[in-house]
Amino acid sequence: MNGFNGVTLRDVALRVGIHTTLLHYYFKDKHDLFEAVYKRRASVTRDRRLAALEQYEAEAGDCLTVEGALHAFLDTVFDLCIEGGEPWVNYGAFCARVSYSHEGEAMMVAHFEPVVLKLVSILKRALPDYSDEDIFWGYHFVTGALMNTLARTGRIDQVSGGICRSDDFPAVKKRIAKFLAAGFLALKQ
Amino acid sequence: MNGFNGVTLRDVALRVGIHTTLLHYYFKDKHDLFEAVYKRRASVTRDRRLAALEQYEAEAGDCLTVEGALHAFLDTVFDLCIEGGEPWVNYGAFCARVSYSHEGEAMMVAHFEPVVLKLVSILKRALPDYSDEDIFWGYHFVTGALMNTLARTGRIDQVSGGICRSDDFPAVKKRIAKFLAAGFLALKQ
DNA sequence: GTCTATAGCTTGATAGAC
DNA sequence: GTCTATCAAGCTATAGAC
Repeated sequence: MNGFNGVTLRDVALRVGIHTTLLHYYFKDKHDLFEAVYKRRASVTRDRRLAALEQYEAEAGDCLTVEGALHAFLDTVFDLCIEGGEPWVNYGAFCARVSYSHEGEAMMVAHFEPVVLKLVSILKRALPDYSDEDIFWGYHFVTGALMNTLARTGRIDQVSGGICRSDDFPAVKKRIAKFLAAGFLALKQ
Repeated sequence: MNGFNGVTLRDVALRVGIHTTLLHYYFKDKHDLFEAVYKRRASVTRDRRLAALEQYEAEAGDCLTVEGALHAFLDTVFDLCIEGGEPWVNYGAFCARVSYSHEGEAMMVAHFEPVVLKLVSILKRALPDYSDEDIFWGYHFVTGALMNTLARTGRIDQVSGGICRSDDFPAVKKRIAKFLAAGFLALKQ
């Protein structure tokens, strides 16, 4: 059905068009292959997102806003999905599912820690009178909206009767930063 | 590790303290057991949430607000987790993971459709000049924040260095409706 | 590097005694 | 209803020819 145990090495080999045993030749075991798949693209996303956040921080100077920070944090991800095509879209769905397992969550933290910390540091500067707790719970809601988008479950398609489509990343990109930034600003009211 | 294929019937039988074959006696097969686990509590949550939304609609009259609707939609879930203890907390985590699989997404729609439709109808009345698209994308962000909370991955614990805890449902309940309602209101600006 | 062959184990599920 | 015994199938992984 799904998940690490829902896909066999035979499935993978068949899809890739190679012999099953070759997977064992190139990777130590199934778990090693899994991690390799995760890591390869993780470094690309991480570097781009970190660069976007640093660029925003440099350009905005002392006029940092929550919405600006969220644009830098989120838009890079959606741009990768929009411009990178199927591989990156699938990788997003992969990450979203990984993030919902305890083991996967550790992988997420391990690889994206610097990106998150940079975002949080900008948010704190943009919201100097906010408690750490409010900042982090706000970040928690950001992750939820992001992951639910990347997961591309098709739920919004069904619920909306086709008005919204799970793979319409431009539609999400247009709304998400504005939506979440307003949420942050409302926490202190 | 996780998911439908990550748990064996032997695991379940051992945890419950019965013999493996009894699972086959009481349920048609593994999938049937899975659905039974899902359905039993789903009806309880669905009825409570629907009742909460209908009560809010009746009490608010013509003064419907987004935040009021979201409180009715969300608070019932968190109250179940807070008052229902471990079984309901675990069930929340179960649902969050189920919702991220395509097959599970269909189950979610099948069981919670009336709740979602009721929320959407109230939101439309509270935001009469909004497009369906904006309403549904807003709902999409709501689901993300909710599911990420129920999933209880422990990520926010790590990222915040212990300042926030994944199982602190009261802390989420205090913030989530206000946060998301502000997001909705910002979409039209 | 790529294949065949196969080991060794776990899985979901059933038959049948009690 | 509950147990023992067991099956057929599928899994990851390895050994070894080429």
